[in-house]
Amino acid sequence: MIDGMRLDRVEAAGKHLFYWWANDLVSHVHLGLFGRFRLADGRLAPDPIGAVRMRMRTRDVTIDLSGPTVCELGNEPMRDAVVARLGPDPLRDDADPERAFSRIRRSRLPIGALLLDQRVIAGLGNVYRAEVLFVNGISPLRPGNECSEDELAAIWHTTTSMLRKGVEENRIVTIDPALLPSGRLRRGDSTFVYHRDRCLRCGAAIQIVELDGRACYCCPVCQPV
DNA sequence: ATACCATGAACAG
DNA sequence: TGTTCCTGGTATC
Repeated sequence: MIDGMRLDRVEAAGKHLFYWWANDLVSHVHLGLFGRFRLADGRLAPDPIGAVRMRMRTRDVTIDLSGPTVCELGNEPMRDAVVARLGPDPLRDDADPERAFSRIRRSRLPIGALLLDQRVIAGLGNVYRAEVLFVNGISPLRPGNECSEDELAAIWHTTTSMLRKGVEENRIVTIDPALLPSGRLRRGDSTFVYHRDRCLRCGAAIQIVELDGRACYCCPVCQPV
């Protein structure tokens, strides 16, 4: 097993994490809705809180994983099989946006559903899909095949920059103040439309569209179909 | 004390 | 489409 094993490297593909151990085993972790890591300082292992699925220790830190959707031990082929199911990950150097574009182009499904489909683009969740579509003025209900080439390129660009910003800040950041009328941004505002009652840009009542069984927030004024 | 909801996804039918 | 799994914060009584 991996008790006492050295961790060689960690890899992310979309929302999936892979821990490469020195004995060639690979841990596969997906946080899902509830997964979280708890970091504790000091070399003394803290009492686990709740059900701890994986514990990693170095000389001076203990990291406990709880609540993940996936926490399994496998090998490189297992990792390859998971990655093969995923669309391009905007955060990875090897990402080929054309793979995502060609799927969106030939689909009549709503773009809001396509962006949440990890086989189309890997890594977007319910917050980013709403915010990416808002920034580009596209209704989540717009069929994929009715998005222009310019819009596809813009969606990819927005997605990439939002995700990079998220990595930098270690939290979801989607607001660019430059996209707002001056003075509109209040303290505590963290999204344009996600989980809001009113559009941060124009104040219109936010619409909630059920897509793929998840609530998709959008502004009917800023994002005409 | 209890209910409900959430940045997710697999599975049954 | 609905059910299930996983956890924790907030609302409701």
